Amino acid sequence: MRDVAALAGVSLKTVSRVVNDEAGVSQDVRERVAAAVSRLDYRPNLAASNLRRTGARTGVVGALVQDLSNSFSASLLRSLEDSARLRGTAVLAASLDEESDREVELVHDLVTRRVDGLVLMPASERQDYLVAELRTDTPAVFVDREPRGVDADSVVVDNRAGAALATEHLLARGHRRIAALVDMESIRTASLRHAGFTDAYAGRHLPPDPRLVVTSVRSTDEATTVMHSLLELDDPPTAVFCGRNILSVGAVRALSERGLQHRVALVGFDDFPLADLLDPPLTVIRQDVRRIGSMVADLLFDRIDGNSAPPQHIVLEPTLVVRGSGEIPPPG
Amino acid sequence: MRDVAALAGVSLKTVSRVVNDEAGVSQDVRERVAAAVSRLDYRPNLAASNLRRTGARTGVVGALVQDLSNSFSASLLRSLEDSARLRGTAVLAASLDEESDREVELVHDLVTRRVDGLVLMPASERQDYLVAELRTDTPAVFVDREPRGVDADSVVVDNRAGAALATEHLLARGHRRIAALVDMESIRTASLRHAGFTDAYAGRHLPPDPRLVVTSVRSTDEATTVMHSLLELDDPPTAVFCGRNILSVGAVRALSERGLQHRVALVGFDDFPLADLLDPPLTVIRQDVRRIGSMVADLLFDRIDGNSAPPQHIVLEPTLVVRGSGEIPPPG
DNA sequence: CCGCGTCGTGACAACGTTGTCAGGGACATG
DNA sequence: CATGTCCCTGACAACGTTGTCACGACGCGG
Repeated sequence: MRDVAALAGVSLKTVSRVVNDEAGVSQDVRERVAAAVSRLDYRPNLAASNLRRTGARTGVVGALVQDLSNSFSASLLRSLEDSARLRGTAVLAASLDEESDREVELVHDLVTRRVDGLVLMPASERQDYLVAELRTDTPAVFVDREPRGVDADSVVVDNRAGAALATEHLLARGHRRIAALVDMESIRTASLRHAGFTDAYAGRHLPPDPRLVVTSVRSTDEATTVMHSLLELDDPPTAVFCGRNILSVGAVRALSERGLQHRVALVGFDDFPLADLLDPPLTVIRQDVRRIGSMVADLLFDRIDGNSAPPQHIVLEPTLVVRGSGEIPPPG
Repeated sequence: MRDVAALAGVSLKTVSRVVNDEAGVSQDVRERVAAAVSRLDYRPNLAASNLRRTGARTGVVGALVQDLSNSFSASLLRSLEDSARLRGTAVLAASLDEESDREVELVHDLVTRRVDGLVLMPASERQDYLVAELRTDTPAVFVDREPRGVDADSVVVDNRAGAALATEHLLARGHRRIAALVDMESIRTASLRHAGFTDAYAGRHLPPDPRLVVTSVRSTDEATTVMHSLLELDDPPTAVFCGRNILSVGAVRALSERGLQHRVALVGFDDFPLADLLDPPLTVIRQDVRRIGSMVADLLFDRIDGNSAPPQHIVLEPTLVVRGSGEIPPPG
């Protein structure tokens, strides 16, 4: 900047004025400075500018998701990115892999980096630690999972109702032996989906078979293994509800390996690319990811703009997408 | 920091020393400062610190990819993130959607933000503009597509050889009427894959049917449409080569809609999740995305650490993954 | 008891900006 | 011609941090 000022024969402050498009600079000075700027390829130092300006913004928001390479997280991030771009904001993204230590660490890091806001798909069970972090008044919006131990905006789907919808869909077709594969109970979405499964049985005054309900299924491969062992029972399930997209994939794989994909019904929670091209096409509970992303962005930027109303907790209803796998009738 | 110094009864500089773990501070002063830091919940201002330090790093790298929600870009980003995390670096990610204007704009933005390095999957045909940007000596590493008009490290797969491999696989099984669906010729990877397709025919001294070669296929939906029209020809293709994962999906959809998925052979470029669960499972050319990501990271951080050797251009060989769709014989 | 090196500490300037305020010139008014 | 007003411009301090250097206390050998 000093060089630009020297070249244009003006003071530092005048360069600053031109660069920031402030009023009160004569036309010819403005042009001289602009010429010097482009000749020297000058770039303002954002860090210094933020330092000086009072309450300036860094133009960066942080997004902590479950796993960047998972289609749900990736789509969410993409949707967030689009909204952020419109506001001249960039997105720092990181994966948590359900590790709450990493969450605490990364949140701390992002707050220290002075991000303007935080989008959080928490891995931890409680986020009490956030109270201290957010004293720096960095707004945070939760997505996919509601906050606990701290109050903040959130956008989630009604996981319990969605799981119940899926299960009822199978019950209505006459299935009585329905297996359920869900992730660790400590993950809020997983336990809610488990609860929804139970709700649907309760709604018909029927008891689920506890041996068919497997929790703590963490990966696609585990889902495959679990599904194989369920199918080897003397009295195997005639249908299966999968609590997460990667588990549906694992279950489908096990069914295919046994040639049972047209015999055992399956409804999965979360849609994913190509679910409609599987054989049979997969019936799923779908969340509108792009809508979730844009609502999250709206809430977040509203906070960044200073809105300090009480936190909002938005709950979206997921929908059942009927494609074939969930409509396979029970044998006999 | 001033408050911390006051509370601990020391000078600013001493607080700085403790925070940065510098030598030359007595044990009890160190403890007093540490106590004050945690009591006041003090966070060093990274921006100010970077401003003062000579040649300091922001601990952020930028990654510009094609589309964050595309599984290839997402996996690449994830792999990059893992490497970056080990180096205490965060990743700013953005999607280009093949728009070169956006690329120029975002690169400028990232350089202005003083990122430590840049990972670029370029949308533009030439990157001459980078020469000016990189005068600020921000290192850049190209991925998936080699640089043109500027010299920089790159990691790509041998697109031409991969496409030839796919095509030859079909030719070897007796197919003579092979369709090819590729993206815009202006995208380097697309034109190379197209060239590979031609190479394979040339290798057998056979001419491809130009009516079966469709370029500028941009989306899954377009691929579906194109595939349908090809199948309606009097002399339809008996096999198809798809130049990109999303095009394979579109082609599979068209084949499924016509019940031809077991009659027409298909080999796609780029693997994707669930390709093995389709009916029939998809034969593809696979790039090792995680390996690419980690090589890119290694090159980039090496540059950030000051290596100024001539740029390296790493070319990885893709592999053919045989799963079924590519082994369907021609009729008769 | 003196000189010297070592160790812990602090004062000060500087990083690249911008907010504040004051100065000087042009012009209009009385 | 004195005075007031407006417009443009620049000097200076400050944002939060760290590199440099200097200072005083201490211990040691002569």
